[in-house]
Order: sequence, then C-alpha cells, then structure tokens
Amino acid sequence: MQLKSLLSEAIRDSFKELNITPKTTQVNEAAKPEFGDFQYNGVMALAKELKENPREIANRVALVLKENPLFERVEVAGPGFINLRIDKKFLEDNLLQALDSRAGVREKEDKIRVVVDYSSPNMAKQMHVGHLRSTVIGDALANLFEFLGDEVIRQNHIGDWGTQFGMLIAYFEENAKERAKELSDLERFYQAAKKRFDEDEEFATKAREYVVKLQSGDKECLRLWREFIDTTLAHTQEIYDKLGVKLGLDDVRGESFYNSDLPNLVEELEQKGVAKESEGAKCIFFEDKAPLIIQKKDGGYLYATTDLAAIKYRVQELKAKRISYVVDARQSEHFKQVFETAKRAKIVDDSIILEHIAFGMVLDKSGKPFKTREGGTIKLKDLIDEAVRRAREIIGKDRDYSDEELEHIAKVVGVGALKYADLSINRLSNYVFDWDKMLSLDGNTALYMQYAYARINSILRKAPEIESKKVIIGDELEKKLALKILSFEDILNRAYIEAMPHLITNYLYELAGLFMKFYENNPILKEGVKSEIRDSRLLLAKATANVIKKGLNILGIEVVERI
RNA sequence: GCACCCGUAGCUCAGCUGGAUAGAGCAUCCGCCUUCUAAGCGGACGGUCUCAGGUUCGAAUCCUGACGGGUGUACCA
Repeated sequence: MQLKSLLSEAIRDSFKELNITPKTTQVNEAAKPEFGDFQYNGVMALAKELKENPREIANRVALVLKENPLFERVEVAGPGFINLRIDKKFLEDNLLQALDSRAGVREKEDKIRVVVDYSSPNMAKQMHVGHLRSTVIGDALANLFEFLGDEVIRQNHIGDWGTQFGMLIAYFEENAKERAKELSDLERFYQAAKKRFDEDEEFATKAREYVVKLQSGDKECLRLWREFIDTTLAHTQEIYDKLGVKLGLDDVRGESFYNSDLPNLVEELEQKGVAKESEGAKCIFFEDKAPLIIQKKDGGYLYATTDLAAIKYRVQELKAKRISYVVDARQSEHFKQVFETAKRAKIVDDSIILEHIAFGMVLDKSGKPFKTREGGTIKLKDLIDEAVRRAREIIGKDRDYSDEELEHIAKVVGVGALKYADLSINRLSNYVFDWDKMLSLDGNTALYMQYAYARINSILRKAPEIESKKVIIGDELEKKLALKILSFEDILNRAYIEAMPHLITNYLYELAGLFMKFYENNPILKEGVKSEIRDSRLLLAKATANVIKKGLNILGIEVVERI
C-alpha cells in the first residue's frame, strides 16, 4: 500500500476542510521516535506565505486530523511541526496485504511502455568488470519497472559493427589456417589484429577496406562476421545465465541492426536543418560544446548516428514512452547531445522521456580502476566464479550441507553478494570493490538479508499452523516493523521515479534490521507465548520474509530457505 | 579553458527533494547464548557535513564562489 500517499491525502483533506491550499502535502518519517511515526512540516512555509502564525495554522489542521481514525495521536510541536502517530488498529487491519504474491504492492495506474537499454557488451571480447554495473543495475531497474506494471522492452545494444571487424577479418585472411572457434581464441586474435592495425599502415588500410566490404554486404565477410558475433553472444549468454540476468538473444539489437537506416537518418537531419556540414563532416552544433558528428568526412558513420537511429526505432517501432540508458557516467555529454539532437529533429516529442541512467566506475580499495594484478581487465566470468568460491568458503564453515546444497547456496549467496554490493550504493558514486565487505554478514549486504529470510523460514517450519489471521501490534518494535513492511510500495515508487536501486537495498536493510531486533525481544515459539500473540508474530515474520524475498527478487537476487 | 559527477566519523557508505540533538556497517573497547539459526542483538568511542559567502524562522540538503578528487571534451565506441 502507499502509506505516504494516504497520509498526504489526509493532510490534503484537512486543509480542504479549512479552505486553505497547502504548498505541499508531503509527509516525512519522524526524525525521532518521540515525535511519533510521521511528521508534516509544510505548515511553516505556508504560514510565512499567508503571513500568519504557523502554530495557529498547525493547531487548526491538527484539530481536523484528530478526527481521522488513521491517527492515534496528532500533536503540534516546535514552530509548527505536526507529529503523527498511526493508529495500531490501522496497521493490524492492513498488514495481511503484505502476505500476498505482490507483497501488498499494487501496479501503477499509468502504465507505459519503456525501453531499458543496458549491458551492451563488445563483440569479439569477453565481458569484463566494466560491464558489471550496467548489466546489474539495468536488469534491476527493468525488473522494478516491470513489477510496477510497465511494459518493459529490454534492449542489448551490442557493439557489433565498426572498424574492429575489418581488423578481425583482415587478420583472419592473413592467418587463414587458424580458425577461432572459441571466444578466447577470438579475443587473442582481436589483440593481435589490433596490434597489426596500430603498427602497420598497410594492414590498417586493408582493415578499413574490409569494413567497407562488410557494410556493402560482401557474403564472405558477412559470414565471418556472423560467426564472430554468434561465438561472442554464446559466451555473453553464459554470463547472463550465471548472473541470473534476464537478457536473452531476443533482446539483442546491435549497432548493425540500424546500419541500413543511417544514410536516411543523416539526410533527414540535414533536410530538417539540424545537421550541417563542417570540414567535410556532418555535424550538429551546440553552444559551448564540441559538435556532435554523425558522419565522418570519409562518409563513415559513428556511434552517435547509431544511437539516433536507435531512438527513432524505439519511438516509432517499439512505441516506447520512456527510454532509459543504463550507461557509464562518462558518456553523459554524449547522451545529452544525442537527446538534444533527437528533440531538435522532432524524432521525439515532449511526451517521451529520454534518460541517461549514469553510474560511476568500479574502483579497487586504493581508489584506482579495478584491474587484475597485472593491470589487465578483470573478466566477469572470473569475478563471478571468485564470488561463488568465496561464498562457498564462508557458508560452508560452520554448517553442514550436502554437496549439492552447498553448491546451490554458494551460488545464490555469491552472485547475490556481487550484485547487491553494486546495487546498494548510490549509482552516481564510484564503487569501491571489496570482497570482504561484500560477503560480510554484518551491515548492508545480500547475505544479511538472505540470512534474515532463512531465519524466518526456520521459525515458520517449526511453527504450528497459524490459526488466527489477526495481527496484534503489541509494542513499539512490532509497530515499527509493521510500518516498515507497509512502506514497501512507497519505496518502490520512489526508486522507480529516481531510477535508484539503492533506495530498495537501504529499505531492505532497515526492514531486516528491524526484524532482527523484534526477533531478539519478542519470542514467537517459546513457551508462555499465548497462541494469539504467537500467531500475530508469525504473521509479522511471514510478511517480513515475503517483502525481503520480493525486494531481493526485484533486484535480481535470489533467496534460499535454509542457510 | 569549459562541462558533468563526487567531497558527511579513521575506512566504506546512508541521509527520503529545506526541518527538531546528522545516521549505519567496518575498525577499537564493553556486555548478552541451559530457551525460536550468536552467521544475531545491545552499549561505548568516534563529526568545524572540504572551505567562504548568500537565500530564511530553519541549510549536509538550495544559490554563488573557491579548494580537493574523478571523468569527458571534432570525425573511436
């Protein structure tokens, strides 16, 4: 349920009764427990505008609010804060909602079709740590959008076109006897080809010729190209499956897909007067910024051109209303220019949201870009394997599992830790990679949440059938827990609007923490606990588990019943 | 040079669109298992919110300007 919206409504209604138009109806969580559960701070600013006494207005509003059965207590404090205590009965009546399959969360009313563009691996290369954040954050956001009712079209804009393929094909021709069947070969070939390209002008020219040949549809070139792509995609898919990321081959719309549209697009932009020629290149100009080049003087196209063609396709063919690019913050200028160009060219109108969901880099503990000891890029495959290996070590230490069970839990915990660590910090910050912190049981980690979930399940397994479906809020801990459980929808909505997954992890951490405290102090199955109380606490525990599971699933993280 | 992002406890990070005495985890120290998973919980210690102005009843939060760090910046993606 949308608890905060309900509170805002209550505020709005009470102002209405007083014939006052409030500046805001936004309600915040109380800063201190003594203040109650929520506080409304909007009176002060309003009073200033009306040139009236804030305390007096607050008193009048409070008087109306007191009539609302939602509140147990309404108090005016300080210069005009209105402190609100939610009635226990309200929580008791509504908590059971959180037990349903959507953990009590409704879909949005205004459902839209949204394209989420993420992951975008390079072809002819293994996925590396540089692809981690886009893949993990993008998938989590796609899940979130979907869960709230949007129709999500995942798009994997792979780099499957361009000079690197000319290089590869040229290198293959030179070394016709060697054939790459494995991606690892392909990658080695790529490096060798790159070296030749950089060092040998003749080779470079040949490589460029191959690009032209490829673009003009030469059969043999295309055949080789297809082989490279398929080999790489097979590897990519393995990584997605390991990560539990919901990208598939159907979601792939690489740069090559837009290739045939590029000449038309450039012409269109020229005709509309958006693009102009300068020094032989077709450019779009901006104030105080370098121009965006969409066609080189040699006639070649650039990734800006492809991005524009992709926007056109996504708007016109896919009918997207929101297009979210989950891409490295370093490209923010590029996207600003591309979006601006799309608007100038009227490829998109104002009703369509184009957004760059930027994120920072992955750094090591010393603050430098995260690399192997030798300075190479870290392969995503190795990163995942290492996460699972470490998880197995930690998990297996004090517990007895069958081999199968250990393997399964290690995967869930290891992969979960890897993803959660990335998702739990504000995406705009650079992210410091730390194995120990990631797999720690203390603090805001996946394992802490998974542990809380498993613990609850352990209780539920031992518990008798719940007879009375009635929640009784007995103390402040239970009340806080219930309030938190019912705030799930508020948080998801905020995370949706801001495209910020860390809001969800923060919430889950608070929820799990509150449960742990509740659990320490309020016995459930111990002797002497009356059956109504026991059942009520079981319901609270069950609702907590349900929300944790749902929240983690949205983030793309699994849970295990036993840990 | 210009643009964008970041600057909060020793370290890693929150801080809910301007509210009351700025919060977590790690690290350090101290408590709590004959009883539901101690892989847990509680407490202590730790802060000129980089600095300086401004806006106002009220600023970590908004504005301006410094300083420090990162990133980008005409034919690579």
